[in-house]
Amino acid sequence: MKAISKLKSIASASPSRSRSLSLVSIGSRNVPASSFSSLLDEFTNFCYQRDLPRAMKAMDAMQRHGIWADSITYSELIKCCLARRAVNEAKLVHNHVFSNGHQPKTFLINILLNMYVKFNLLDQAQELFDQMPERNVVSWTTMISAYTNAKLNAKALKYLILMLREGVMPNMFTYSSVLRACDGLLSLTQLHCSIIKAGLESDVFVRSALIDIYSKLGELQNALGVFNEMVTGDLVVWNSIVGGFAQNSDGDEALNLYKRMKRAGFPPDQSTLTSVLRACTGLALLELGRQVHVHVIKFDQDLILNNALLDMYCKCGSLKDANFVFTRMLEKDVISWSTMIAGLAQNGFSREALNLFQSMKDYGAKPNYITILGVLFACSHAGLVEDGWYYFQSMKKLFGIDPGREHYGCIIDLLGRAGKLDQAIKLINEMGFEPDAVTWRALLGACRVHRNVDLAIFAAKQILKLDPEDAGTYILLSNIYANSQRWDEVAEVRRTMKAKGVRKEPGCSWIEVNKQIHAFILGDNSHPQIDEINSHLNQLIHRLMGLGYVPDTNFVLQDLEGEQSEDSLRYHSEKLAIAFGMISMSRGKTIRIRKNIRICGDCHIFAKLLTKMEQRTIVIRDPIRYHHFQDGVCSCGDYW
DNA sequence: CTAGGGTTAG
Repeated sequence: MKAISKLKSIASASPSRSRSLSLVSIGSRNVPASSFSSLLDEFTNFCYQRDLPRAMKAMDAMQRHGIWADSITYSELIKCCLARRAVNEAKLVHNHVFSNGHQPKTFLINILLNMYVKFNLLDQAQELFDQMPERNVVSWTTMISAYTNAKLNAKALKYLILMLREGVMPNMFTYSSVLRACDGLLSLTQLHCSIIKAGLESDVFVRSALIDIYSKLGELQNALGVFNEMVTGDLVVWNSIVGGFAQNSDGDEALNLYKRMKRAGFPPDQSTLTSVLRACTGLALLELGRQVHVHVIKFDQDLILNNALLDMYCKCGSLKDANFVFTRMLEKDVISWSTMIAGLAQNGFSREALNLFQSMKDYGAKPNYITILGVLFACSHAGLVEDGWYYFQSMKKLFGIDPGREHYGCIIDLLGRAGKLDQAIKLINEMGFEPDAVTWRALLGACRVHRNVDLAIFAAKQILKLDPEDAGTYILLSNIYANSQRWDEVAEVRRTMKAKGVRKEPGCSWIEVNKQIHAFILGDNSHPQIDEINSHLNQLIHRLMGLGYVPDTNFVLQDLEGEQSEDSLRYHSEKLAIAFGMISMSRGKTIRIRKNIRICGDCHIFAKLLTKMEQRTIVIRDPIRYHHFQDGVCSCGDYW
């Protein structure tokens, strides 16, 4: 406040104010006006020519003679400084326009403010802002936007309030900035009301910002409400709503909106396609993803879009396509490498993943937190205990990354799977993080592989303490008890589930055939070809049994999708989907299935034997990993 | 002079 009053007094005393008729402000009486004006002309020309060195020299001379140019000329000079990232020159301009008590217009100070923001010098911007004798909506918006971009949400919201208190009305620029600073529904609702009151809800920038922030807070119905409020003629508004659903794992709705968008006559751009690919990724829609790929070619070297395409192919289990995209990408960033490494690992190609990690380092790319996770995942799923342990131990030293909870999770998985359950428990105790549900699930997974019932019960109980809604774990626990005839405990688990209102999500498998998605659920007979499917499935089971297949009725430590009986096992959703794929797809085509629950041991054996008997390839993606079945073996090496 | 949309894990 002191600084402001000081500046104000200087401003009113400044001689330049009373001589504002000419562009030249004269601070000295001994020099003829004509030479001032030629100096000024020179300076102006250099600024417009973007000749920074000469402009700076001319500015220096002007400062000695107490001459100032008009704000537009300075703004040209500042643009030039920004383009060249000339911070020191920019500061000299700042000093110059305030020299000898000269008081620049608010317009020009705003430009200086914005300049500091763009140079990421927030402290300097703040200092200048504090000194401004007069702050208009642009000054406030510049600061708010700066704080929003710096993720200083509280500060951004505080500045909105201060601005209102000073009686400055926010405009659409202000709202589209400050909306991004909302981190709770309360502040967002308040802002939304103010926007409506100010009559700004139809502004496309405000609308897209509203949709985006509602989506980021998971309030998709509100986002959709804003979107449906009025028809939009703006691509970004469309992209916001499509992206909102894609990022909230509602691929179906994202794809519906995308269809609506195309019907409305909007050609998709990079951002749209990135979201659409993400939706395909979540739903494992390889064929639709391929169709989108055709549009992607138009935006050939867009890095983000290519990364999304790469991920889509990985998560749809088509490593051939993923490799094709990856090798053709001229520009690769850490996300491209991480995506490909994790993609190979999840699909069971651990060796390839580790080789690619080596290539990445040879190439000179710097791994990040997520890259290392992919590497550790590769090691754990290939049983490469020593490699994994080495990377885990040396990640800090080699890559400067501290192991996080997720890294510990991978290593617990690695040790657990390798049968080193004691070491895994030791690590949980030593890791310096409070173990979370994911940590205990890693241990539980290891118990499943090694059939360690007691430890499994312990881990399952820990999971339920931390995540009391986890239906799968209740079922698993109840199955364990049932298997040991501990009926009281079975009943107890069931009672808890009922009391908490936890219901098991039904196991479901999806398969995409001829651009149609077919869903199968155990016991659901609504598919039009269900009789044909059941009869084909029975035939397959019968023929496989003739070749030695025995349904695996050991249900212990398995989170089954239905009741425990051989008969229901027979109709697990993935078996139905496989049978359907066999009768509806030509022999050379890979049968690709996505399911929402992990594959059970019986279906795994079934699929393996089937690929041998029928010479087909089957890919099943479960929530954690991928199984590529071919010629009687699975890419997971029976290790999942 | 100030504003909006897209990618890796969990």
